[in-house]
Amino acid sequence: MVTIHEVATRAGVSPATVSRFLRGRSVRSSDAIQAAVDELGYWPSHAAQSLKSGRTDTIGVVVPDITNPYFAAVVKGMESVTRSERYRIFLANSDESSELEDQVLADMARRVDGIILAPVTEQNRAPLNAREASVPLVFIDRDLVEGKEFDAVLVDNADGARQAAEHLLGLGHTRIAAISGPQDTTPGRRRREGFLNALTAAGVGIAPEHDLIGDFRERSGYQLTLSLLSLPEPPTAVFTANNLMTLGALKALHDMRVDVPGQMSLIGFDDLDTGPLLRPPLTVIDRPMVEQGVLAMRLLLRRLDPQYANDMPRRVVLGTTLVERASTAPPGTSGERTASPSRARKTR
Amino acid sequence: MVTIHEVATRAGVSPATVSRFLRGRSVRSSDAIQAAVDELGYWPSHAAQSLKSGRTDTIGVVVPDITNPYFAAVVKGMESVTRSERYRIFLANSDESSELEDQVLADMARRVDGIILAPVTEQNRAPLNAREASVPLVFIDRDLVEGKEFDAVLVDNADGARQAAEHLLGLGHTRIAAISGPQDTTPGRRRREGFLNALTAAGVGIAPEHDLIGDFRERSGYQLTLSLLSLPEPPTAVFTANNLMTLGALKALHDMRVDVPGQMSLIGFDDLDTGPLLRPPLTVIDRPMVEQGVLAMRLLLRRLDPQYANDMPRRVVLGTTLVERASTAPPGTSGERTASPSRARKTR
DNA sequence: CTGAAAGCGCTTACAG
DNA sequence: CTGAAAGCGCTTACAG
Repeated sequence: MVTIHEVATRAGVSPATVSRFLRGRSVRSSDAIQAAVDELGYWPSHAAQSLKSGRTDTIGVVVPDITNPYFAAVVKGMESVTRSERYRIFLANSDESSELEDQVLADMARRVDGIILAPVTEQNRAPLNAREASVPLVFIDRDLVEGKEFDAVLVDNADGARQAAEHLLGLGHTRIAAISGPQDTTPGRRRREGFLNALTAAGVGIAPEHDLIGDFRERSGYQLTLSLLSLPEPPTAVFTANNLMTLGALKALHDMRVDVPGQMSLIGFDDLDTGPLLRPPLTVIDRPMVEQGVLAMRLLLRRLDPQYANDMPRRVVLGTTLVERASTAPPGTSGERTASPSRARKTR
Repeated sequence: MVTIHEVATRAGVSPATVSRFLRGRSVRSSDAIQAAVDELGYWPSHAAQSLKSGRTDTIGVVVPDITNPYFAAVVKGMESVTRSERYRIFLANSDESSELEDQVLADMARRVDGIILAPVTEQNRAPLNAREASVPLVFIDRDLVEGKEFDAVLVDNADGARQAAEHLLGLGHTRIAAISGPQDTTPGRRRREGFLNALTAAGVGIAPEHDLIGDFRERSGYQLTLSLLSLPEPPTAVFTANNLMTLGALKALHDMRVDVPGQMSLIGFDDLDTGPLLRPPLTVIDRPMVEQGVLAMRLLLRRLDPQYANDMPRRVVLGTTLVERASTAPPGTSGERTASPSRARKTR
């Protein structure tokens, strides 16, 4: 391993001068130093730099599932911000496990300058340790019950779910089911609340056997949809509270040869890249994804700037959009319905 | 920041003893040390540990596009291996840019113990610098022309493309198009070669205007498909060389109201989670994804073990599988074809 | 089993 | 602008 000392010797200066040159300060023998760096293939030791400076130039990002296209898009947004900065992203997956999240955060707290976190549950207190370790923390997508003092980029989950409910109600559905996410997560709880409240407000309500809780994974969407279909009186419409469960529901409906939307309307939360290409094209509640990543990273970088480090927490809450495609229709609509992509339209 | 020195003082021992305790060696005052660690909330400085030990316990992973479900699945496979080990994964995106890849690798080389790389192009020599820096390197999905001396997990791209060609030929197509990936990447070049060779061997060949090169992104699949459709004599079948371009092609065909497979058969390379749910369900060449990540990580961890560090390079080449769904049919098949998911079958 | 000491590779006030 | 020196927080042979 080439050290700064070897570069200094070769260039005939002191290590201090090489260090200054590398950090952009003007020195007399810059040509000789540059030549030595090139010839030796010198690259500074990150560990030594960060031990000395106390900075890592790295942002930790912890998401519950990197294969979820929503989080992939969010991370892409973050990268678009750090690309032009000196920061790098250290991505970790908590795999929807609080235990793993604890480990990952504890480890990260000592090797990054700041953390962006989509917590596994609202209850987990571990993220607060990050604060004790004085590592700035920004929440994305999901919140923490005790986390109101942190920056956050969230979406109006309850209102999005309300839009979904009113869309189904507007089509005339009265036997409506919901497959919600875990009730100890912000989106799981708030989307269910928003959805049920809208049904109640309309005097429709929901049967207990139609009010199901999944785990945000495809498999649970699949299995809970099967359980709905096995009911003596299945619902005529179902709301799935995230993209992966929507996919699982659609698979179950396909496998059971249920006509969508003829026998069952399906509306999901979060759009998919393939949404318009599916059979049928999915009606969904959409929200900005890449933009959320951009916003979260900007909030964090701002907080890393000593000038703003002690500002009040900023909590950004974004709105959602109903994207009407062909997976929803009035109850009892006749079978084969061919929908063209151009039917899709957005309403606020 | 709590240091090992403060823990030592509180526990009434020397920093050396605390260090030994933390590294699992048996010490006399372990209870007092554990108590001090807990009370102070001590967590070791990663920078100091790694500066001293020369190890980072971190594996760098560089992929060209994290939003591509293939790479997301691959990374998931890698995580399943590291979870039980002491290693963490440092994920970076080269965004299909060699320039960015160079930067990322140079930076990583000093902060990880090993690197798994899906290189942007076959030509880029930068990854070889990693060797100079004596950081073990494993290739995944894509190779390097000068990279034969490294471990690698690849797929038989040419054979997979041959399967695709023979499937279309078997259905009776003779006007066949290919949308290939960049010709300076292994999968781009090899898939095109395998496909064209099979067409040539069958005496069918390909018209120059049907032999198109994309960039593995959805947008190029979309645009090149539009260009095929605007031809005086469009093909009756098209092969798209990766999942995102397949999606783009399908979107273009939808938007132009082209019946698939009635007017145009479509076969892609790499399956999608939504493959069976699309309109129509996609016929694809599939390959192991999660497994590739598992294998690559195992190869790397093995090489990190001094016992095996100097073994001959291992190059794992996996086979592909044709998954027949409903997006391919004999040319000129009548319009609306309804396919049920259960039609899907795999052939080797 | 334990402690004092050296040193990993840098950076940065300090003095010139 | 420059160099000598101290020190960031750990780990580990060394001697006991």
